[in-house]
Amino acid sequence: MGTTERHATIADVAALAGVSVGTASKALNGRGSLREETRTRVKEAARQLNFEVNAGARSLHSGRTYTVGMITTDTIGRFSIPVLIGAEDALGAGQMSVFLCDGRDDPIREQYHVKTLLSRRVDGIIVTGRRTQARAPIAPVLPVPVVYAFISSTDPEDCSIVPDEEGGTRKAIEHLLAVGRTRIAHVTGPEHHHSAQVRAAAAAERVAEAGLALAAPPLFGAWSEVWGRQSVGILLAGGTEFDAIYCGNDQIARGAADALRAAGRRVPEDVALVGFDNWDVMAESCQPPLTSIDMNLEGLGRSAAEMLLAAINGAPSPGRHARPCQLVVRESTVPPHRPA
Amino acid sequence: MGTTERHATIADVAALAGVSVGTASKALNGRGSLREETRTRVKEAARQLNFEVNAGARSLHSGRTYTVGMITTDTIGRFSIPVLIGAEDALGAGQMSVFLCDGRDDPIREQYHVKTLLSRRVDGIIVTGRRTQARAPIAPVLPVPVVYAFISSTDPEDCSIVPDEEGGTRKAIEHLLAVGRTRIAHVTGPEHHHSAQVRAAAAAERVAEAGLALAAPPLFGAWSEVWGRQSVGILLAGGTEFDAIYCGNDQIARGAADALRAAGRRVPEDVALVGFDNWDVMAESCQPPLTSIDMNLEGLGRSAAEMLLAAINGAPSPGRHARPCQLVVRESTVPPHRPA
DNA sequence: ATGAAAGCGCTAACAT
DNA sequence: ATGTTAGCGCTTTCAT
Repeated sequence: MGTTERHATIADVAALAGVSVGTASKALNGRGSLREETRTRVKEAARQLNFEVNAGARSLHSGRTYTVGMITTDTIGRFSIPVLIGAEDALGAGQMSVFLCDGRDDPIREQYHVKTLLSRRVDGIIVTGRRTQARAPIAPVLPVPVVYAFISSTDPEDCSIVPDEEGGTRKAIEHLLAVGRTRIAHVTGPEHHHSAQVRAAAAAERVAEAGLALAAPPLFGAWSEVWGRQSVGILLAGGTEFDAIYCGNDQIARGAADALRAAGRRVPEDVALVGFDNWDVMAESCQPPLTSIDMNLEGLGRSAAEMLLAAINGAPSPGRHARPCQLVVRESTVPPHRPA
Repeated sequence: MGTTERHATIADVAALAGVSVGTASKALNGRGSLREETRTRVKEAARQLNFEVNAGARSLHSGRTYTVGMITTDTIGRFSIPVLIGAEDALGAGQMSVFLCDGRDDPIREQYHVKTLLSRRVDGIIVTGRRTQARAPIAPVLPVPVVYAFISSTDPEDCSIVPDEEGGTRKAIEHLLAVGRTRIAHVTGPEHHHSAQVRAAAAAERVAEAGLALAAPPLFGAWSEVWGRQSVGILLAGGTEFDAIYCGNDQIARGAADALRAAGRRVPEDVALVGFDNWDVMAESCQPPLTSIDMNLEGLGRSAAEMLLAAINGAPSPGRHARPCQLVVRESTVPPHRPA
């Protein structure tokens, strides 16, 4: 294979079909009034030459490129992928293509990407990242609309689509209460991490609303299995009585499951476990499989793309838009064959 | 923020600077001979107007878009991401942007993407996917060069960059032999899966070269932790004597580690474990941390991008190019504080 | 129903 | 050193 065949131009097609370029253009785009015979003759010529219209040249006219840029604040990872897939999906349906730019947590690199995207005259930009924490806008003012997905902008006028982590947390706690747990502990990521803060606060709040308190102050650590295991050690050593742990993410939950089993506590009979992220690989191979909160990242991406398209078409939706999370129940809270 | 400021054209810049467009173009591109004063005046005008050259219009002239397409055969996932990142990295350095297209295992969708990319006049295309198995070329003949990364093309004339899975497997076995293991079992993914076949065959071969045989016929199953656990049950129940398991991927290895521990076998003292993929999240939180084979996917992506750039510049490298895998030693084969 | 011509934003060859 | 002009591939009036 490799490089063969030159790109055919519409002039080539017109010549082959024996018409003018104007006519060829009309024929191919279904515009103007042409004899049916001419239309098919042109189309046949185009087919024969493998003609694909030069989108760049066309954009020169239309002012639109049917192209959007997607910038990751940090790096392309576990959280940005689903967002990316969702966006790609929604945009592809609208015949748009996506330029992917990896920011790598480097503001210079990011600015470079913004410049490049503008130079390529993208119709709009989606910004995403690994964390939900708000970030500074990618530029004070831009000639195209911007939508932040998952991550959000510190400017409240910017359009941001974010998961409702507080609502998700409430669902997790409500589920634990529903399966009869009253002594709920909370183990999560770094104290300075936005998601850790939000989830911890929401958990405490929801538990309080039920007239209860967390079994122990939230344990902040790392987003890792190792920390999940350690935290159980801490809880047990501290003499905390608990019949459930709401974990900040699935890895922590999984570490906790392993440590609990090693300590002779049964999951979910003695201790029920809820994770966060609903990361299939983790949740499903956990022993037992893990109940978790799903942020519906793909939906977030799709939503962001749709709002960007709307903004491109002149109907922006400024502001922060929170999308609901979903509880996915597995055996770490409800034993098999004995649904709650 | 949002939509403000129109895109400035070079004519706008020229007008503001009080020169002709030709002069403005030269000033901005550092061509021709201009008075330094003029050059700076034009640049200042461009800066003031936030001018970004219209890349599409420029391409009309140069015939190049400095843009490449990246198509995933299946879906954007754990294997394609690093490839993507590597490619993005290498291409970004060359001022090129990447169009990302998600194939979703759908040939129609894929063809649509190919058409779109050609229409956008990408300078080249990178094809990648989740499996190393060779696939049919994306098109019999194309006006731009194509490079397959990770996945390969069935056409031996196509340029494909693939990991040397056989070599990686040999490294794994050699490492196990080096730490004194002689009864090596092999547990891997589905029998019909290309990687499973290649790795199983290479393992058997390398063991044979050492004058040994596998402790049992390879166990084919799924690429999952669940299967990793089950397989240990099978080995133990079958009375197989083994002091090592070479696993087809990290998830299987991790499942095996858990099952071995549950069965009272120590890792690595009684049974040494080697995985494949070196998936950090899995390998590092495994108990004990997992020795694994790394395919260097990012390097693969970078390499593919470089070869694509070379091909675009007229120096193609047809054929299948295998890249070495690397052994990453952790405690599942070598106990801490007692390096081999 | 079809063709001719202008113009989208830019570059490069050619004048001045 | 700077300006003028043609033309890249395409769409779209406006003639015919």
